[in-house]
Amino acid sequence: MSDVPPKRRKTSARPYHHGDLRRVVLETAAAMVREQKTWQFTLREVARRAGVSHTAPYNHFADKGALLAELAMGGFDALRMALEASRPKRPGAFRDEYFAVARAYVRFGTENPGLYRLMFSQDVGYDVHMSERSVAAFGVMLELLARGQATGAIKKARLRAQAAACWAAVHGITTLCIEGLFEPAIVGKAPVDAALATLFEGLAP
Amino acid sequence: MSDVPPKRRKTSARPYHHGDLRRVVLETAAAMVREQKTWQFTLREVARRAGVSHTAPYNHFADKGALLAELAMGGFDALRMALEASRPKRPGAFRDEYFAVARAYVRFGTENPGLYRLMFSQDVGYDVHMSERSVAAFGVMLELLARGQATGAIKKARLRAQAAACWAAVHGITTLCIEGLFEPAIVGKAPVDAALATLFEGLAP
DNA sequence: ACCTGAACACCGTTCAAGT
DNA sequence: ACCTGAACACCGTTCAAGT
Repeated sequence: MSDVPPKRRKTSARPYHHGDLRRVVLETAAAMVREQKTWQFTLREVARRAGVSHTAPYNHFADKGALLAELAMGGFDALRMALEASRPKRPGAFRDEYFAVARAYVRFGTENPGLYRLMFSQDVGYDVHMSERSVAAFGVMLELLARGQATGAIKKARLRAQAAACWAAVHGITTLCIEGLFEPAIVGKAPVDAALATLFEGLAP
Repeated sequence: MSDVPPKRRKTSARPYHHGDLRRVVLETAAAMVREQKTWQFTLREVARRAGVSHTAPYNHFADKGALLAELAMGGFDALRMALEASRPKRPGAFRDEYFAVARAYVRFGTENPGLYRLMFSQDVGYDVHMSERSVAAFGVMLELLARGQATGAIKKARLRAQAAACWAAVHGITTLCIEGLFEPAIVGKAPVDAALATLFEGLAP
């Protein structure tokens, strides 16, 4: 009666061969990034938490870099979804839509500082940044500005350059917030909205 | 005749007690950050390069973090000086001055990627970011915008918030450049100047 | 006052061996 | 096909000991 079921058992102690380790490793690592607000976790600690030997993860990821890359890709998916979800349901003023998306971007970063840092870190290289999944996140911004240009809400300009400027601005705000440099003591109060407003003025036709 | 002089000798092999190790460690670490474009150097490798035991640096720095903090502070000094040096000698159009300073900022980052990453990293904490030396760098931007407001070249607004917006924009451009995300393939050509121009429009009165 | 060497508690990764 | 344990080559840091 005390036979351990072959799979899936929250209370199962150690003695099973898992069957699902890849996902468990990924989720454990993600949880650690969330908790510690940094991606400097240890592969051995992940294995420890997952209850497997410290070499077991190597059956599912070539090395730590591969795990980091996978986490970063998931981050870009989550960012894209957060931006998409932020768009108002009913169409309204373009400025509101811009602010909603921009605030959602900054919010994603400040709520997931470790993950956001990882996504833009040098340690996840070129292939992550050029991946469909990360380009898709940038695509939300492209689409937003394209709509604004089409309705005349913002200046007509080369779309990619305009989107790059927006991206740089919200990215800069986000990273400064994350590193604690965008505090009232340094830059005055409500700096995020003020910066977003300045950016919006620059887009005006 | 083959006596080793007590100090200062480029060719001196190992057998001396240095007398100047603190600066040598600092410079060696800085050189490694420059070469490797990252601040993930190893304290032991620094000591190796300096020709001392791997524990010798602990006589001059409490730990690796203290060395990183010192490097970062030096980086803020260098950034401030680069910005100050970029201002045109003879007074001209405010827009030119703005572009000169902004370009100098981005240039500093792209030419010193490892150092710039370190300066804004979480691993040099609050005390570095709140230090006089780093606040002084931000001061160059404050002063620039104050002058612009005074001459009516840009919109009158809360100075610190306006400077924060500028800082976020140039910081965002810089980090995206450093991580290789501001390449023509992704964001179109001449994205830096385009982004700086968009920012400038947002400052217009 | 400064430097060294041994030592400790960790890492990431490889590899033969087990099931 | 997946997992383990020993092993290797590293770290950062501490500390007694040397000069």
